[in-house]
Amino acid sequence: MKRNTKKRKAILDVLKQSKEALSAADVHALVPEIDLTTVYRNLEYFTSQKLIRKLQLGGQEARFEYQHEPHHHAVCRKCDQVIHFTAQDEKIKKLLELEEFHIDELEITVHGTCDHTNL
Amino acid sequence: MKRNTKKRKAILDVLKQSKEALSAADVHALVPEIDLTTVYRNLEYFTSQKLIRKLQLGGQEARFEYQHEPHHHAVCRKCDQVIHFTAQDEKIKKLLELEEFHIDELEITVHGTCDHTNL
DNA sequence: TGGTTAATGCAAATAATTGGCAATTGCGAG
DNA sequence: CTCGCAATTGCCAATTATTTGCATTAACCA
Repeated sequence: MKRNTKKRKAILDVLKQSKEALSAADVHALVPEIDLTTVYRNLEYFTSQKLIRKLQLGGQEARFEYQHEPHHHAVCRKCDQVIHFTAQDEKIKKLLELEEFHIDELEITVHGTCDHTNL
Repeated sequence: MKRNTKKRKAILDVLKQSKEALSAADVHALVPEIDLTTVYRNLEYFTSQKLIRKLQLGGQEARFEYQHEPHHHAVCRKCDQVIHFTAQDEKIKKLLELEEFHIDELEITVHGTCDHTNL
């Protein structure tokens, strides 16, 4: 039986309020009173519950973000900034010539340069 | 000035001949006479030269694959198999509502279940 | 209120990757 | 063809990210 602890809630709140995806270390820095191990455990837990998404966006560490609305990620290879964007997912799914595979989740990552840093 | 060593070539050959993306450890297992550190260094080198692609497909370790033709990845969450597929990239790029970003590379990862293991 | 059981903290273990440095080797100059 | 220097490699230790074991604490239902 799962329990509703205040630490668990605090970790989820941190992600809810963050604009960007955070690493476990980031979360721990924001709530230092919660042990890093506990942060990891809860991040995995929330991921399994699909309350948050776990992302591997380049760096070596995983990052986690609260599921506000579904969206995709554009990673700027110059400034490493991650931009969120939406797309017509259903239309795209149809364009994918994918046989013998059932798509649960469309996750698009594009790499390029954002105009800001594009000198 | 870069040099053409036989170990460097051996590492690239391993990737060229592999159907799947390999981790550094995988490569090292296939050419055990080459030190793992050297494997890492060359994989990074080839990646910077865009001869291979570095992927983070879920697991904790990076995987590398030779750039045969451009393609995308479908990861089965049941059997962890990675299926390659192609798509009409230009059409999809237009569907992405991406402002202020120049797409160099479209990289689509879909998560779902492949029919084989879909009991 | 109390007990059971999940959740937490702490320390130590793994796993993946990186860095330092001395020994080796490729390759162009002579 | 040989020499010499810089690139490359191996080995070992250091980081970094994440996980595991276990004793302690705290949630939640009877």
